[in-house]
Amino acid sequence: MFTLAEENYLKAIFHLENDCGTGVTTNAIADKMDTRASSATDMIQKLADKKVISYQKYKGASLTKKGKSIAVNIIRKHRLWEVFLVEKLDFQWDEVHEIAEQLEHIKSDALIQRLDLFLGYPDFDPHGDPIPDKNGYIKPTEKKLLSKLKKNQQGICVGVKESSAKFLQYLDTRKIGIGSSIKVLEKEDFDQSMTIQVSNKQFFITKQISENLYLKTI
Amino acid sequence: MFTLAEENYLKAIFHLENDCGTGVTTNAIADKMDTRASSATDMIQKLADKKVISYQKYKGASLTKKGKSIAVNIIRKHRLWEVFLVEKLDFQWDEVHEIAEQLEHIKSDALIQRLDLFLGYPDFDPHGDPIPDKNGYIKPTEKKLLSKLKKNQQGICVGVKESSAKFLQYLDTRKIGIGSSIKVLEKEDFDQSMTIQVSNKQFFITKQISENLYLKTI
DNA sequence: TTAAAATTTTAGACAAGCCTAAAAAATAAA
DNA sequence: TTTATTTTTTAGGCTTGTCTAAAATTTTAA
Repeated sequence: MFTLAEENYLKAIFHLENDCGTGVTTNAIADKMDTRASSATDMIQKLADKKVISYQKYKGASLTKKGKSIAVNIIRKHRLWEVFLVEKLDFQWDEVHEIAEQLEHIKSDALIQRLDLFLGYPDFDPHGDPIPDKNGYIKPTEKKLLSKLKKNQQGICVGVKESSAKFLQYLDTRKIGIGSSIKVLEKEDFDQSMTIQVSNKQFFITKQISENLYLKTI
Repeated sequence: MFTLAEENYLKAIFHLENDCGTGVTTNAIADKMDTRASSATDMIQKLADKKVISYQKYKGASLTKKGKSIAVNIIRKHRLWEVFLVEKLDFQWDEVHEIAEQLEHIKSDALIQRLDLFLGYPDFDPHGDPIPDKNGYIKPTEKKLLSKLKKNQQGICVGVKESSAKFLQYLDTRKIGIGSSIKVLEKEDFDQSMTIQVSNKQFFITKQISENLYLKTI
């Protein structure tokens, strides 16, 4: 059995490895966990002892098969609870992350199985992130960052990379959400800023925004 | 903010105080928490420092107003989650206690408020225990232990005192549940055992059973 | 390619929550 | 009422997860 802290480290390492495609450094983990490098080292060594990460001193860490399976299960729980909060309890998409951070650690396979059924086996959470199935399988989705699109290309918003309440509220005020159709009208070479069209409105957005919106191009 | 351990001690002290009507001893707390008296003393002193219990060395402890309010809120969360598990996720009444023990520690007032609404503001949990409202008010209910009834008296089952899975399953096999009509046909002075009638069946039950079933007499 | 800078690890400490063993206080019994 | 027993508290130790400060290693730069 894994403690709350261990589970959170595993999740953090999973996300870091997923984003960068490579093994992750101690500093990156410490950063993500908002703690000190020395604390991260301590935990990394403990997780290595438990065979959920492979690790060589000074060389960074990466999840083993077992570690990955534990991390994916936590993510599955997190995303299912987010669906529950939005679909059943009528929370907004910017309000659910913190609560799901707590709920994801509840230990009961039966609970998650029944919750999944209750929600109708959803494929995506309210931010467009795929929900792993009970075997840990994550359906691969073709999605592109809005920032990768060129002038006149368009797509449907299928997810957000960042999911901080502030960013989500920014999107809300512009009526941008999962399913919104977005077209690039102008793109500035100099700073990557864009003018985009969402339904019948136009917005000027910075690189910081376009790098956090996922589209499915059409 | 209170830790998980602190919350569990507060809940235990609340239940002990409620059952016996008086301040509770260190040993009673240790017993309920399945730990050592020395550990209980440590925690009692910490809770007294935090002003949630009043405590004098060697004299036992009792909850302050603040402590009681925290305990009742945890119980409210526990019982609401139990309703959710049974009503929405189709769990049996003997399966929900352990899961609710985890869920009761999730910290979010908005969550509980919305859960309460989602469930239709239930008054009782699946074991017949009253659900405190958001101000901590517990509706007083007149209920009697089956063991207090005399021959030929009858009532409707409105709750169980013990709620272990084993006891609940025992009741299930005899089709005794909340709402069952129960009549005392015979009562043995010597050992308090009884013959009872439930719908059209008769059962022989021991004192241990009759002391754990609450009835509303008619 | 060697010195400076950055990263990572180790060493030692601390709080929370538990333990055992022993001391202190309260209660029961002779 | 004095002794025996039970209850409760204290003392000291252990683990988890954190910290700071210092040492070790790796990377970068001169």
